[in-house]
Amino acid sequence: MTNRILAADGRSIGARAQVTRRRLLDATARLLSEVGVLDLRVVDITRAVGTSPATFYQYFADVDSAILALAQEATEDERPLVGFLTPGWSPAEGMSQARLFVDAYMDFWNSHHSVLRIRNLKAEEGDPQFRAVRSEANLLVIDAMQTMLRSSIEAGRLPVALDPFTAAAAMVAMIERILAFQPEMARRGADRHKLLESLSILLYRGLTGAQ
Amino acid sequence: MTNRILAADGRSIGARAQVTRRRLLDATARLLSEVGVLDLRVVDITRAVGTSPATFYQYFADVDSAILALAQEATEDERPLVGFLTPGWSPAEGMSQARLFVDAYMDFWNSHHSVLRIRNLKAEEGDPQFRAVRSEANLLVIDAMQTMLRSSIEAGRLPVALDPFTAAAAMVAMIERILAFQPEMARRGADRHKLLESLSILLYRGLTGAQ
DNA sequence: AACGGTTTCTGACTGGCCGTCAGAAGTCTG
DNA sequence: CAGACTTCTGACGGCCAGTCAGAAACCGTT
Repeated sequence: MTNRILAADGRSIGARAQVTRRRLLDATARLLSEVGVLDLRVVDITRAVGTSPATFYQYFADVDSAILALAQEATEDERPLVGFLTPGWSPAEGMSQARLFVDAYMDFWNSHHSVLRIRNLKAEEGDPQFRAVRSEANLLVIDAMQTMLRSSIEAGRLPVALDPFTAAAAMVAMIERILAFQPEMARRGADRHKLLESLSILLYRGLTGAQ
Repeated sequence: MTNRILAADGRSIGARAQVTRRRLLDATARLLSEVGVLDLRVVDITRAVGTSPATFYQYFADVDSAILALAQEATEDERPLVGFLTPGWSPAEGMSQARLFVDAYMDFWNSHHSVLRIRNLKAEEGDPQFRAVRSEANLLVIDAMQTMLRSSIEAGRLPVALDPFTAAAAMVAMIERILAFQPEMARRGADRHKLLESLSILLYRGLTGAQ
């Protein structure tokens, strides 16, 4: 497997350049969470790194493609989460496995939320590249949940009218979105523990059809 | 009740000005759905209306506050939806009431999604005004669902460990978010009808605890 | 229909960011 | 240390944000 890190014009780059690129990405992520996308300016990113705007454009065609790179990195961090989603969530073990998954998902979300927000926004606005990244990430989880749902439907614990793909997407949507409400939820008394517990119940019931 | 439409500096405005303001808002909404927030420029809005940038700033302090106004209008359109959420979703009638709600919600979302996306983004980025608007809108639905959930928990159909507020928020999150996936869902065979049906089942089961 | 006061609109401007390019600075190899 | 290659940057043209003074439109009064 060859080195896939490239400059904006497609040529591959050396060690020094990779360090610069990384620092630009890190600064982008930091500023994204500090000031938000709408106020994110290339000059600020390069100033934070101590370099010039022209340097930024050597590695990224524009700010969007830097964010896209960050979103791809986030997908890699999401990959291990599907390990918790096995069709064998038994009545005895299921709830604690649900908790493990939700807990890991909360960590994942918290460490990438400012990037994932933009990924989702751009995807919803129709950008094909961001759509692809979001789809890939979501399908990781959706596919695993779909398998669980199918076996629950077969076992008669969930109605056959429930489309497994849609239901899986709904579960993903629920978890992802509610974490975006977290700060307001906390203000209404729903702290991390309460959230974890309730989400785990909903997920456990939603995927297994258990009471 | 007096006329509450104001210019950016707070003075109240006449009929002609209100027409201009409205046209600016409409153009903002249209461009928002066409080009997305990140490429939304004040010049384009005013060009679309056939006026000058200076005019825009007479009515709105910046683009954000125009979008905020649009988000507030969206909240008004959401208000009637809670009418469908009554604690009496019986086994006989519940599913069809769930369908009515989901269907109405889908319409609501489709006609405001480009504005709601930004509302949510800005709220998640911590903007207090957008937070307030989003909270108000979400609490309309959350509060109604919470009441339904409480009576289901009391009746023993849902576990007492389930926090009604969190669960209600999760339901709202699920519906809202999955509609943002709609285009991709459609590509995987989940058309509006399938989505409506599956969401209704999930909502009915989730709120009533029914099988 | 002309006038004065008020509301609404806009031309013109400053300042700042974007994105590019030619060439400077740095690094590596033989 | 020379030459080739990689990386970085100063400087610039173009465009947009946001402001302000004054022009234009409107409205009620005589």
